[in-house]
Amino acid sequence: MLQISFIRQNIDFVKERIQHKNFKEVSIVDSIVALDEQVRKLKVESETLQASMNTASKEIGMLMGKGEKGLAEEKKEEVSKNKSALQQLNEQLGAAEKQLQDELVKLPNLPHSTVPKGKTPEENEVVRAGGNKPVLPETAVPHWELIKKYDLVDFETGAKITGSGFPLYKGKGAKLQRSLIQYFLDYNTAAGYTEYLPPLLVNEASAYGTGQLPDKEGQMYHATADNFYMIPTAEVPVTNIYRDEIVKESELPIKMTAYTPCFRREAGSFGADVRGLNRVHQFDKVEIIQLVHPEKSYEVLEEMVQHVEQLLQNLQLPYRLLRLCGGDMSFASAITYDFEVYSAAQQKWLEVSSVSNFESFQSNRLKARFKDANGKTQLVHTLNGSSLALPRIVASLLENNQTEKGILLPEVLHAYFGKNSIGDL
RNA sequence: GGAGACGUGUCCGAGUGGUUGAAGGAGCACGCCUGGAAAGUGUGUAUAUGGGAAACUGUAUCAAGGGUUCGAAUCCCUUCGUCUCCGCCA
Repeated sequence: MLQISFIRQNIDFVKERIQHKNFKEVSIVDSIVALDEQVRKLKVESETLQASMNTASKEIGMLMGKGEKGLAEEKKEEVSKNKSALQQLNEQLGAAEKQLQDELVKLPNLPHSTVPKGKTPEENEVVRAGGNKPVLPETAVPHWELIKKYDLVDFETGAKITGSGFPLYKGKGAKLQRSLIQYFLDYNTAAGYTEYLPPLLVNEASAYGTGQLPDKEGQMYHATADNFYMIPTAEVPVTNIYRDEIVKESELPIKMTAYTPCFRREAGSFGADVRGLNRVHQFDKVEIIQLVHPEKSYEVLEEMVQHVEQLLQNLQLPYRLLRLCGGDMSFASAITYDFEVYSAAQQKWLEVSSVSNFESFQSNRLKARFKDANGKTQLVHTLNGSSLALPRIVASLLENNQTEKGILLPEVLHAYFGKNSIGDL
């Protein structure tokens, strides 16, 4: 959520930037400004009235203390008269505030000046690429075939237990998940991130805090009996650690990492996109999250991008780094970099990480703040990135490293996996 | 899930309708004292938001939300959380 004071002072700029994000309802900005003005006007009226009533009440208290009952009774009646007027004012004020809030949450974050123009994924900018695409033998097959061959994931039984898109990992497949998770966490903690293992269900306030609500309600599984939401990413519970908190400037940057399963309804997905591990309803992901000083957030963004990039290099996967165009970026993001790995048998680029700077958009909703050197409270900037999402990493590892006899694993995984390959190598 | 107790500022803790944003203490900050420190001592010490150039000032906040009242930390209702006992359970 953008700060109302900022919008108020930069109306034209806000209008210009949201269009860059392919946001059409520019008129919302005008209605926000109008509502804000109305709210403030009503507030002054209401508070002035309230103040006079408060003063009168105190006077009544003093009169009672002196035993001057008659005078006190007179005052009481006087104040009573104002009550309905105040109530009316407050109703108007409440309605206006709600309207303002409703409009405010519809407004996306403003894209950073370096975000490329564009509306579709095709217009994303390739920043750089790394690793080498493998040359596969004629007999190479996509990962869902390899999964069958080595009995790594049982999709059918997963569908029986729950539904399609809920993979049942098995044997070496399960162990590979565990190895990757542990490797990623170790890699992140070595870089100074503190490991968390958060709740996987969150309440409404948390879902709202990171912007999943009201925006992406349909994307989350909702446990209605208790009104909890299953997390679509660790970002939600972990970022909410600092909801309504004020930290000392010296505590920044706060670096956190967490492994969690992620649950996504992915309503409307179909076809080749959902084949095998390409898109599933439950998947494992290790996330990195930082809360930083506003002046440092772009520096930290670069640092996080490099951190993820190194991880992909360690896994020896061919990858490319994209700077997302305005239209393809998420609602809350000011700038987003995506990492994609090349899955050689499918001959497809698969998104495995998304690194974003939210600036103060999330922290404004969360009220995650710090006290600066002058003792003023300021919003922190929040950033997060996947390091990494597992299924597509697994897909790419399997496809790119397949041989006649088995699948070779990158060296960094050998110790975790307890073996250097899957199969009879 | 049932029964009971409770939820006050950074922390401890007083406060059952009237100048209480909240006694007292601790902590913290700054000053005095000291060769330096400790002790002692003085002052200050919430957040949000409106108005104001500023000094300053209005409003709200004693878990959250609602209600009663001229007036609520104090009374009532709902929700959430903590603790104790019982039940269930890994």
